Amino acid sequence: MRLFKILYVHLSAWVIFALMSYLDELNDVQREAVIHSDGPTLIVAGPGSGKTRVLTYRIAHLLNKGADPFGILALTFTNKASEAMRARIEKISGNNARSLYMGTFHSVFARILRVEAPKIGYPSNFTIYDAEDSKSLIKTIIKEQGLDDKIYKPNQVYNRISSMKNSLITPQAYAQDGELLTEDQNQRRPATGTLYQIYCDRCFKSGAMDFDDLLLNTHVILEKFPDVLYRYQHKFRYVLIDEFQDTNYLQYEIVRKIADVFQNITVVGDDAQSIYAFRGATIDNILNFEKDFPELKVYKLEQNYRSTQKIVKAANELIHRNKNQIKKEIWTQNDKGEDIKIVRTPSDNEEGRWVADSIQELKFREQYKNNDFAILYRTNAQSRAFEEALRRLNIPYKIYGGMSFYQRKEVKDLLSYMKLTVNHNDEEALKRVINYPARGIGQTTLDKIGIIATNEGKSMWEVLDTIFMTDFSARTKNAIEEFVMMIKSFAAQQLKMTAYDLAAHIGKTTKLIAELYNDKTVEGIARYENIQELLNSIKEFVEDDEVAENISAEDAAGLANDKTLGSFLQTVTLLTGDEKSAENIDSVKMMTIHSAKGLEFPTVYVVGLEENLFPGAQSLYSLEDLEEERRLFYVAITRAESRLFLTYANTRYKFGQLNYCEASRFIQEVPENVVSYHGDLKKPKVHQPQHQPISTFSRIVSPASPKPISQPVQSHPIEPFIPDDANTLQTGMEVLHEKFGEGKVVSIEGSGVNKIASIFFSAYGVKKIMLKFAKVKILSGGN
DNA sequence: GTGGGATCGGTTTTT
DNA sequence: CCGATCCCAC
Repeated sequence: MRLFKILYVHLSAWVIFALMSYLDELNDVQREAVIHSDGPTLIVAGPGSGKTRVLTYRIAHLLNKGADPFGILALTFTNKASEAMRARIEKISGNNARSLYMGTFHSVFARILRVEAPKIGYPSNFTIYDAEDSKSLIKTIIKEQGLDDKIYKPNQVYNRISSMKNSLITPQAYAQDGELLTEDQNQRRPATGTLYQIYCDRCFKSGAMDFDDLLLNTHVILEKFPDVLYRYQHKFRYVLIDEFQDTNYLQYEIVRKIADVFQNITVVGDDAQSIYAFRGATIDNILNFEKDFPELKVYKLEQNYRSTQKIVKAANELIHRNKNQIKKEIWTQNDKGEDIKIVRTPSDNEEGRWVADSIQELKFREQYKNNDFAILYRTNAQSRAFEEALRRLNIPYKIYGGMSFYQRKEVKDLLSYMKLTVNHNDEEALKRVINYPARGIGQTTLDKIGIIATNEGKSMWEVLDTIFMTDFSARTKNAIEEFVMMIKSFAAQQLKMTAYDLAAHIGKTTKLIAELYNDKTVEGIARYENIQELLNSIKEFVEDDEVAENISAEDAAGLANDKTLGSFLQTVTLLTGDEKSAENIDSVKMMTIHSAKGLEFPTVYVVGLEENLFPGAQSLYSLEDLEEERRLFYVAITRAESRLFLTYANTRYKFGQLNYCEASRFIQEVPENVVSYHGDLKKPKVHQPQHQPISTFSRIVSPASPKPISQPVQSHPIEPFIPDDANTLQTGMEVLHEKFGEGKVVSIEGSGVNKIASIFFSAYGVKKIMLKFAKVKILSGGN
């Protein structure tokens, strides 16, 4: 018997081993981390240390050892990361990979909530509000409450609500929290708590959850229903988390609860790459992790397989400047490599051209492919100059992030019809489409409906559905009834049609497609194509017929083989970019540094390295913020395998306004590197202060300034006139002068680039002149 | 209720 | 520059 057992163990070990040639690809620490048996595990992994590989192999290893794929919960932060991981696991372990509970926190919990949400009164067909929907709802509430949206900025209110949810502070708790209330008081926003409460109520009534709710409600259910918690604790025998340094309190609390029974929790992270503090991520989670799971086994992956020595050295020196860090040193056996190049260009446009030229040259000289290049920037808005330059050289490129396909107006419109079909109570979807295309249900009507809904405690849809009971005009009632009938007819066909047919049917019946088709402008055609593209993607979604068999209803919910419209909508709202679109075409990649995390490229350009842009102006006031920016820079440079360029521009447009920029402090922090300059440093002729006092302007003015137009001369500063190109510097006053002779500024209204100057000209009397960009427009006065 | 022109204000970063 | 909003004429 005993012999048998030994034999059996040996045999199965041998079989497993045969399947595991992949283990050969790992170094010792990596391998240990992969095969490490049960229990809590922390893998501290520097950039390029094979972190994703370890995580994927660990999962594959579990599967190969016979673990139930439905019992593995693997959480990532981006769809990109989870798809990449799934693909790699599939290669090793085959189809099982499709059954894993693997995805972003949001998508996995959304999937769980489809089943569990009814426990807290949500319908299982709840829709998901993206940030735009949420802000729009907040704005409506602010208006309804008679508050000023200049003081209660929807964006800020949204962020505050979001951070409350992520800290598990309920509206009730908020209302009793002295500290928070004082904060609001100080910011002149005493009603924030009320807004929070109403916002939650409204989402609930609309049967909608925002991004944070997907986490929050999961937590609420696990807390409130011990039986549910018990079920998931026993279901998920293994829990794995990627990019653990980016989890926030709420996310950590959920996984901590779930992993509490088996304690098989593996987290992978690197404090030096924590770049999401702004949405609540905290390094405390790592510290708490050690406390909450004392049995913890720690692995440190410090060998870098990605970059040259020079890059690794630069990264180390840079990150060591941070006070807040867990000391570690990455090292590499790779070649020494080339110098890191620092490049200054005269303007943002020339920065674009320089980078494009450089790519062109390297492609030619080193036989690189487009895929080998990435351009990384701090903000999405920076992509423009590079796009233009690359297009000029016919270099294909792909931009990740920014406005995603699914956030485009026309796409969201059609999606909103679908959302409304699935969940009639979705107020944001309703408001979006009820009068688009125009069907005579205008703002006034909508406002009234809103009021009735609030008064009677109904959703807007319920009011519409019983519109015959109201005293709207016959015309309005007809329009509304027709609309309601239409949506109901869509809903009735949900079960009879595939998601694709239904979507196409909706597009046709609502005349939305026709409306776009008739618009023959360039944008109109693009919009029409986007709708076609959307329909295509639904078709693809429907036809991707990989089916997992013999699974429970619970596991089926939201799985890849759920082809309902609702399932498509969920997938799509949790998608950020258009991840699906051809990864394989050979193109230069452009993205923010945030979305570059986890990726690597032979050649990387980190661009826009200017003070106030990177690090951003808002980050200069606290050490924490500055250090987060530095970690971001660390992430950026460690994406590079062999070539790294750091570029910055001497001048840059911002809202059409030309600004002079200085090199980022981070550039000085990169050691021993060649600096190459391109073009002349433009000595700012106009460098004078952004803020020139009015009196300076008055100097070019005729001597006898006639009197006095009643407006007092204000002491507002006026910005120097904006040249339309770095080369044509000419002040606005010079333009005006040429045109009208001499004059004097008597007052300035407006702000930003939309200044209006009332200027007196001897020949014409007072004129209002708009100083916008390089254009001068006479608005009033004279002839 | 609809559509056009004038006006105003805004840039981190992501699910 | 570009979207949201306000105001005014149909």
